[in-house]
Amino acid sequence: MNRLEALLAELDDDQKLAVMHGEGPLLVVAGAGSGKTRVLTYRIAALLARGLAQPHEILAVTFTNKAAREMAERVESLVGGSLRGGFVGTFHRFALKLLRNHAREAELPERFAIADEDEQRQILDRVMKRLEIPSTRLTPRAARSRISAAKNALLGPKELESRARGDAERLVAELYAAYQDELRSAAAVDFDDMLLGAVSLLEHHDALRKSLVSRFRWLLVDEYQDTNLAQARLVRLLGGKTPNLTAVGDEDQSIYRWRGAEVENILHFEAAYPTAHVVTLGRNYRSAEPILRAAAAVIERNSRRRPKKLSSEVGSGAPVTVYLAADEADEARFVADEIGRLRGSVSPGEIAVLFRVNAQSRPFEAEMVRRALPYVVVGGTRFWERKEVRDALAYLRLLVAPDDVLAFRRAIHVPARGIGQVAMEHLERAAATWGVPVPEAARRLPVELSPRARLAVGEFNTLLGELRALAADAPAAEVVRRLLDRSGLAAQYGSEDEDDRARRANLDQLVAAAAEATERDLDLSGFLDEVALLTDADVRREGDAVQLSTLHAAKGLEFAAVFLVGMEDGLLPLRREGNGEADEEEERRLAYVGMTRAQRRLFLTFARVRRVNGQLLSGRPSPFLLDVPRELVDDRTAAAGRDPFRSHAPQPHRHGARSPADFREEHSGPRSTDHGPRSSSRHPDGWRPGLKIRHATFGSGVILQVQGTGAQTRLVIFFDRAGRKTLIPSLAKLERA
DNA sequence: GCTTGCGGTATTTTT
DNA sequence: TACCGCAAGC
Repeated sequence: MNRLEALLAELDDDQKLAVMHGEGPLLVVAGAGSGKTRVLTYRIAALLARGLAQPHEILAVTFTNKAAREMAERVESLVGGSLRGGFVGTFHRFALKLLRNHAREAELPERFAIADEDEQRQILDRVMKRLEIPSTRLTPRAARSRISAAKNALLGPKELESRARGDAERLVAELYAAYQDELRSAAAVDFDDMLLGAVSLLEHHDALRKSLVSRFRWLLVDEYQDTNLAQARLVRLLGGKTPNLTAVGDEDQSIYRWRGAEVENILHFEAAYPTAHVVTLGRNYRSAEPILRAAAAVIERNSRRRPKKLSSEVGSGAPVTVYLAADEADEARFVADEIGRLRGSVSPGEIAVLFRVNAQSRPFEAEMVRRALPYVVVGGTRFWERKEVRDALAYLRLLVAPDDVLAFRRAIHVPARGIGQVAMEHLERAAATWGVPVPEAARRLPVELSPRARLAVGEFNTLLGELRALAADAPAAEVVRRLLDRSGLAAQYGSEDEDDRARRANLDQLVAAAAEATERDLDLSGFLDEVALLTDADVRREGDAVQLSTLHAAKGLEFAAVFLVGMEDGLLPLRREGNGEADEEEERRLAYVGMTRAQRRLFLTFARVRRVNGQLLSGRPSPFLLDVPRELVDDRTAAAGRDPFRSHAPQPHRHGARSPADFREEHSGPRSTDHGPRSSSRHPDGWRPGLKIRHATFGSGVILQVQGTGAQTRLVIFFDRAGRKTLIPSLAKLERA
């Protein structure tokens, strides 16, 4: 019993209750920072230690690959080995595995492809053109998300149609049906289909379901508040009659409603599983008292939640700092000032600047660059969605599945090989006539093709054949390398400009990823499946740098100091047309998630005036900000003669308001710029005044002055667009122009 | 088939 | 304001 005792010794009473729960459904309501991952992993370890479960009986699902990996690692180190035969992974990975293993029962083609968001839109585009639906009525983008919402809610095209009210909804239903046909004929499934497919597979194949139910006796689901109907149904099916289901979550942190998440899944857990035990983890091990109380004051106003109380185990701490900025630039300056002040005691990696929308990151980036503070922007353009990467992946997909139509349509055009619209139409028509997939039609070289197109298509076929032969026995990385070389994909990006270099680096990274997959015994198709389910979140996380991130991307993380910026009415409760009350609750949860990321310091800022999409918005403070009890607040604005709690009653028009420039003047005291030693010409790294350079944010400029050497090097640069800046070349990505 | 310029459009984004 | 996608020209 030793091992078990050791495990329990590290848990508080509530955590122990959850970990030691035996059979039957269990809901763990895990408030922010209450040790939810710990409970999940220790519970698995305890089940094994107590002999209640065998490793292969464990099925643990999460939403992100990252969370899954973390869970797997922690369990491994607890039990001293991997869960052989068990499954720890994402919902989608589990579903995909199921569908691949049972493609026939699921009525899917043997090597079905996975259509990503981009391909979904392309399909919709085709469908809409064919049905002659003007994009003024509905954009492919909007259609995609409507269809996705339907799928998340387990509705097929027919169900959607029967529920449709009004022409607009009927149109979506019609498109849905056509989209589904098109997907089917392209032998592809989309992300949502994976879940739907898994659900319908289990619903229609009793024997299979029973075998899974008896095999995976122990189910554990993380972030249950984010499950959609399809996921909840899948869990229900896998649980069988007497589910040993552990659901862990916190309705206060449900922030993916727009993506189909149903808070009701967790709120009504006991209704769905009447025999469920509920354990509430009420001790917070992350945040200092004032932070927790401030966050509680915000979330308490929500109605769709279980009332609960979190107590801080960290103890007292600094009050929450509030600052009203003149505009977004001033806000960024304030944040950078404070970061500078914190740096004595907190390393950059422990600091986060969190905002509602990605577009808010700009001023912060600019300010960080100016101050030479190391930072990373989380998110942005994602690796796997980059053009060059997706082009290469399209080829790889064709090697594994020669009739992958979506991949074919993409690959045949890159690099350009003289096959245009006319040639493509011939191929599509020939395919339709012969009743074969387009790639097969291409292999047969229809006579309609012009001699030139014929040659080009022929060469494309030869290339694929050659690579396919190679793929049969060479490791994935080797295949990728040869592909990049032979296809001319790599050669497209031969120049030395910043763009091409970045693209080449991305392609190198793809080769590296393939090599790494081979090490894990994945073949090419396994690699592709993995890549299809991978996101940027899985590659990131490097260096000791301040994180600039959206609130969504910050979920699950914690930082010593958090700046929650842009707390304005309309921005943090983000409002746009058609945003109802229900969304206000979600926005509140978002603010709550942001606040509870903080361990020791929390800063809330908002800007009096803000430029959004080129338009000047006058900001009123977020109602969430006003919910924070004043006794918890250290108001820095008051020191500057303004009071965010008083002087900003709603002002529909800015009549009589001072101009942004006034605020700026009032706020920007003398700012020292050039510190650091000066050095004369000839710099070891080759920097010299007069040299023309390029910067990702500031554009092109010329070096005025070079200061210091090595890590201390600072360059004073005059940018054409952005004016004079002082930069550290090792941090700011500079390119000689 | 590739480049250039214009206009429309703008959240969040675990897979 | 900034980007992206599309349509017209080379």
